[in-house]
Amino acid sequence: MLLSELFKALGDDNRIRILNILRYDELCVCDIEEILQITQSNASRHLNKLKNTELITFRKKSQWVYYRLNEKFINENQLLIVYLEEKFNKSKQLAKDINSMREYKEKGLGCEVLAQKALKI
Amino acid sequence: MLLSELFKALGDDNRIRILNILRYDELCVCDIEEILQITQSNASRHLNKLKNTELITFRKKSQWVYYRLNEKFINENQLLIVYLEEKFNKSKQLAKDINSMREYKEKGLGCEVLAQKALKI
DNA sequence: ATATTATATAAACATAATCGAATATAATCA
DNA sequence: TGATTATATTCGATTATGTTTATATAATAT
Repeated sequence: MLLSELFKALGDDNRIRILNILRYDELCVCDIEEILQITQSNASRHLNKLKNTELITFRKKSQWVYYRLNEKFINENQLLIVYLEEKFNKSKQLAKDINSMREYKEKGLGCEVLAQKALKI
Repeated sequence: MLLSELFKALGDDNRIRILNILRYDELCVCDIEEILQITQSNASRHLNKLKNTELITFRKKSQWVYYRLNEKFINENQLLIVYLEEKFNKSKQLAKDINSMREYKEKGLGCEVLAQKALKI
């Protein structure tokens, strides 16, 4: 893959925000929509782009699709990953997204969690 | 500066090629045109974008404008720089540009060199 | 002064990227 | 089966980006 293509994939604020919150755990599309407050189609599209550049991978679990950082990419691009982590950690805007994610999870708002609860009612 | 803006600047093949050849020495616009075989306005535009993101700086010397990697950026983004160097070194396409640059310099084709010679005739 | 040279910028065009809304698909649930 | 939910994809509008040609600017040379 061309280096410029990798940087194109990183050259979008929404995709940076997605990568930032995926650092800690895998997330499904609707989680990402909610946490970042972006539309479903937009989330899906950006995830697709990140997947095509092999920055992330996914697994399907019933109706959900969970995306996570690609271990292979991480291993093969460690310097870049460490650089990104440093930059992510310094960004106040990205820290807000992390907080949103924490709240979201603490409140048990995850798509799958809510679906389980709905079943029990 | 936003991280995504930095990556946007890196997300173009011509700009990657410019950064690659600037690793070794400063170059003026017409040198870059010749080495990379791109048009004058295109070279100038890409250099302007790299300058705006503070990846490169310039100095004027009579009618020429010499561009070089920004020392400040290098110092403040060492991990990224080392990552880029590794990737640049692995790219066959970018190696061709380096060879073109070597030939260009060995043959004394630099803008300023030619201008000096022209004066002596 | 005039011509030449290097660079930047403007104008015009083509291509690509982003977005929201709507639709399609596939899985699950009742 | 029919309804619901999660995700992907298409459509159309908008904006951004990259490219070439032409022009403007600024320095130098004659």
